[in-house]
Amino acid sequence: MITIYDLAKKTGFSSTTVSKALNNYPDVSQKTRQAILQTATEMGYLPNAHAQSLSTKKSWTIGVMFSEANEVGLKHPFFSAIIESFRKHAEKEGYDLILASRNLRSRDTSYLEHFLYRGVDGIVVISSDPKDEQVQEMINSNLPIVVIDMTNSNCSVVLSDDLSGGELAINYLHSLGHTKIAHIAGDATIHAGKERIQGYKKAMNKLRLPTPNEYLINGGLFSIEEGRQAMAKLLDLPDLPTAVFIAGDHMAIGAMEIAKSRGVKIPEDLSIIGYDDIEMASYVTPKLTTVRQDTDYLGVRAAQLLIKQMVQKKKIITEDIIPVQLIERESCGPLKKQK
Amino acid sequence: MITIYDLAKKTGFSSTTVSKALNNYPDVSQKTRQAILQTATEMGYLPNAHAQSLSTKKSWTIGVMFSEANEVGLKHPFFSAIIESFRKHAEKEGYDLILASRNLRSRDTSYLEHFLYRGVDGIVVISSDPKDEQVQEMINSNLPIVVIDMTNSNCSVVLSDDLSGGELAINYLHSLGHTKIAHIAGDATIHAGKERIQGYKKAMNKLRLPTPNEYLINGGLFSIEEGRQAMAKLLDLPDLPTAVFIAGDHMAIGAMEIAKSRGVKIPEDLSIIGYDDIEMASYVTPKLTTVRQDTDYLGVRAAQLLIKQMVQKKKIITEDIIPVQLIERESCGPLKKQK
DNA sequence: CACATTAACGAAAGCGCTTTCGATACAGAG
DNA sequence: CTCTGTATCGAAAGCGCTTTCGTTAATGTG
Repeated sequence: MITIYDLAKKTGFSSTTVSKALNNYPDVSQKTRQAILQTATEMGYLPNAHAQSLSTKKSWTIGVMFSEANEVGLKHPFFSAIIESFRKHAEKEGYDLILASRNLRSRDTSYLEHFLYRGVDGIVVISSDPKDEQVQEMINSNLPIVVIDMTNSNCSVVLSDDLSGGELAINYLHSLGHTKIAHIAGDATIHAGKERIQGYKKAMNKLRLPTPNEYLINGGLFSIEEGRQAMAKLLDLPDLPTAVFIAGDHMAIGAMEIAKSRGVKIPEDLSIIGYDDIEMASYVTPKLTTVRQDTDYLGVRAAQLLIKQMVQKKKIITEDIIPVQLIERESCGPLKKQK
Repeated sequence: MITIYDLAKKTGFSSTTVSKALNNYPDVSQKTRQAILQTATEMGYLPNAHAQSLSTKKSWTIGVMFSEANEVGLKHPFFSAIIESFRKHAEKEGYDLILASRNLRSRDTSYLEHFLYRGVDGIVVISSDPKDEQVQEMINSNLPIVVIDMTNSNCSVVLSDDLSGGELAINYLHSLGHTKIAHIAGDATIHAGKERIQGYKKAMNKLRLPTPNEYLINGGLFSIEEGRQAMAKLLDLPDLPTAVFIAGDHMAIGAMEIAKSRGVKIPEDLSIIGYDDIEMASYVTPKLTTVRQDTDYLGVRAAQLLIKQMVQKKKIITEDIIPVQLIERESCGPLKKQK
């Protein structure tokens, strides 16, 4: 490894001047700057991030944490899409992402401590669980932070406009003639779940449509399997709905599977609209009509917000609501004429 | 931030002794160790990773790089699954992952330089492109490295047994009675593409089945769209195959889409077997029969190999071939009786 | 020509930690 | 009682870099 001292020796200047030349300080002449830069590339000099961070107290890294509740981590298409977008934007600004865990070498600690140890400049967390203690702890620290997919009145959050998204879905279904509309919901302890339920209810009320309790089914944590179970429950009802709004694409896909297996045709017998617009939604049969979350924009928005806090060294408390969009495909159809 | 000097002052020992106590050196008495550890937790002491790395030349980080060829990065389900598995294993051993880019602050450099700058202890790269210069550069450096999904005779690689995978697919198809079997291949410049072609040919030859040129279609880089195009080409043939082995699930899904849209029934008219077993494979209609790559094991194996090199500070050149597995679902059926 | 500016550079301290090596004290050995 | 060995501790240098502040020389001003 070649250091600024090596450059100093080679060029005949002091390490101070070398450092300054490398960092564009004004008090070094053009000529010496050129000379130093030149031999730097000649000798293949690379700065040492650790030394730099130690000295400047800035590491140019951002810690990322996934809610571990759903145990899928990077594999979840929605999460990974957001992170990928976040990453691209953060990179442009010069930040690298570091994925840390709860355990520090053998000893286990909290995420916060781990990030503190790593000296990250900020944290991005993707979590839906508003009462995750790990997340709370980080929010209450004074590390710059942005959280995605949940609300919190103590930090910057960015999330989709799930209330409108719910309404959007219902209004669309209604525009197709449906009046008996059920909702397979995400757990109400989760913000996304709750908001979509609200959207459902709000739209239904505005349309003066009934929302019997049996039509509101808690699908839990958005998994395919839970979607299956929820749909099974729904299909056991004596009075079936003609359309159902499902709070997540994974659940919707599970639900469709069960529906089809029971001989109910989609969309002829039952219209289904999902939420998220994961890749798979375009390739199941029928193609899933859904409400798209703008993962790209969620990611860059989060990055912007975090970086802003880091540069102005000041916590920003805000809630960025990202619009969602209806994606019409094939899983919804007009209400069949009653015989 | 509280340092070992603070602990030293508080406990009355020197910073040296504090450091030793913290790091379990033998030459510090039980009593003082206890006292130091105690006040460390009392005062909320956390070590500073940068200082530690600077001093020890070990950062406990691993750099990860994705081939950028396919531009999907983390979003690709196959890649993200592997990384997730890698991550879990690496974490257990105390390593954090850092995702770096090609640009260092404004200036752009190579991945290698970026990782060198970051002082990672090792690199894991997931790339299919054997002639990616960035990857080559890293392999030729003396940073410990493991690469996933391609071969190289100069470093540790881990990849699926694609040759056997190809044979597996063909033999399965043959066992169903098929003899006219086509292959929509991945680009032969990519190892995975080439091996699967080899597997296809080898098995076909062994079975004494013909492999006309028209039956071997280059699907390119494994995308859904390329799958569509390849299948369209295939269906334009005068003499259609009754089964087709497709080198990737994404391509297979695109291919199925086109096939269905042209009225060819799967599996009645055409059997299709994919490769990878991404999540989506289980949820398209019909459910895709495929060859599963063991992403979990690919990940942990890569982690083990990399860590081994890091601890023994010695490059290991090896090729770890991970077995694949046939997953029977619904997209393959017995050969229809000829009329 | 005397003086105040400015430009260009370097010494040195400091960031938080590790690690070598020497110092001290006390035990037991002879 | 002297000597050797062991247990425990600390001084200090070093990791590679930044940044403050002082020094020197050159420039301009009147």
